[in-house]
Amino acid sequence: METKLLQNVKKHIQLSEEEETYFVSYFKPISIQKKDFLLREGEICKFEGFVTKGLFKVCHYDEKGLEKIISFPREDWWVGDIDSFTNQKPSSYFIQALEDAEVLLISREDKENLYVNLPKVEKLFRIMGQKALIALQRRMSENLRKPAEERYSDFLEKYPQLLQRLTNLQIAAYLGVSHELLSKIRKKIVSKKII
Amino acid sequence: METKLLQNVKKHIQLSEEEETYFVSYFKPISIQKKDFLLREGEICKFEGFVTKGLFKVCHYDEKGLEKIISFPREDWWVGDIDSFTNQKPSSYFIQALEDAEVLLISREDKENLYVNLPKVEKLFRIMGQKALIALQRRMSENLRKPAEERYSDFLEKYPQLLQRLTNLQIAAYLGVSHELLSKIRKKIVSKKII
DNA sequence: CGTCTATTTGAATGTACTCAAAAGCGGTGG
DNA sequence: CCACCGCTTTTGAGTACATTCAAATAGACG
Repeated sequence: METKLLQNVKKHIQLSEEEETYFVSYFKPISIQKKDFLLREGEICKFEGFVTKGLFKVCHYDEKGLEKIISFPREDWWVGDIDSFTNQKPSSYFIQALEDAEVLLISREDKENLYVNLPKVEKLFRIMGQKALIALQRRMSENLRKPAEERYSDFLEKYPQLLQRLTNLQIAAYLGVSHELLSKIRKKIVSKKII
Repeated sequence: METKLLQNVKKHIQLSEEEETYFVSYFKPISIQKKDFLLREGEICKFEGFVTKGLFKVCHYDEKGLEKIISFPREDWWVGDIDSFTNQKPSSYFIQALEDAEVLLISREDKENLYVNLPKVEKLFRIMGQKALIALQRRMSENLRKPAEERYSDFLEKYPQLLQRLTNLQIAAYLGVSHELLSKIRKKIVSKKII
């Protein structure tokens, strides 16, 4: 599974063979079962992880108990709570495996050491952060004042592969609509396609 | 105005006096008048800027012509379109001054050079990016399924100083509600406070 | 003073939510 | 193999929230 990490990293920075080995040595592989938590609200996030297999949800619950899903980290993505991780403060999120998963973890101290010993990595994480920021910004502005039906069809277009791996409950929590409405929207879209 | 930039930077990385001078030499101060554009949709963003005075809006217009405001960069903030800037592709945003403003600009080439000649800067922009990401993530998840009235009072709490510098039209475009509804919400809140 | 823009107000319409109940579906144990 | 349980999905009725459109009022600025 380290290979997957390196493939991904090499898209952004170049590493010599020794550097590759060194880089990878910082990460500890773990397995995690469906429904288990990588992080719970209130805990301090002690790791950052690269997902090599499986699917997670990052979520939290508002005052009324409504689940809100921030993202679905999966293969070839990074997982963690940057805020809690970098500022060493209690997380406001849960990170839960939706499928059996495998992750390569790096601790905060190790990451700081890695920055010092292999400064290229600074660039790597700068780029990763930028990418995440760009994607989130787009999602944010696209969702402003956009009706639920469009948000759902946008989702379908963007993540067709994800559909089969999620329940409608989860998609609704991600889109920010009630699952009842989502169900009605799905029905409507199907009938449109038949016509 | 360079002093403001350094004050801000020194919160995140340490620089020697020579390094400070060197760092600052990369930035070109410009003045820009109210209503003028720093960037227009379709243009490639050739700079990143640090605002030392004034207020901007970053926005775009959807198919129906509705304005959607992404952010209000102002004193002590960075301004630009990272996506367009780093990937050299046409921007999907307008950046317009809402007040007479002053900005310190750095070009893409210069920023790359700066990374090479003063690697600490890599860390600086990694941290800046992380902060932006964290803030945006919070805004995103907080707005999911939250009624307009709460979004507005959240805004009041977070940015009380901004209120007097913005029109309701602009706040509405930021919150993602019609300005008519915003007006009604304001009325409602005032009457609540009187009681 | 007149012009342009921002703000308020109201009525009608549409969108989305809550609540409640039923139907579907998968897994588990008898 | 079937019965039962828990969870997801669907459906409908009623209500709340938000939008559109239109028009009146208020403010800012040359």
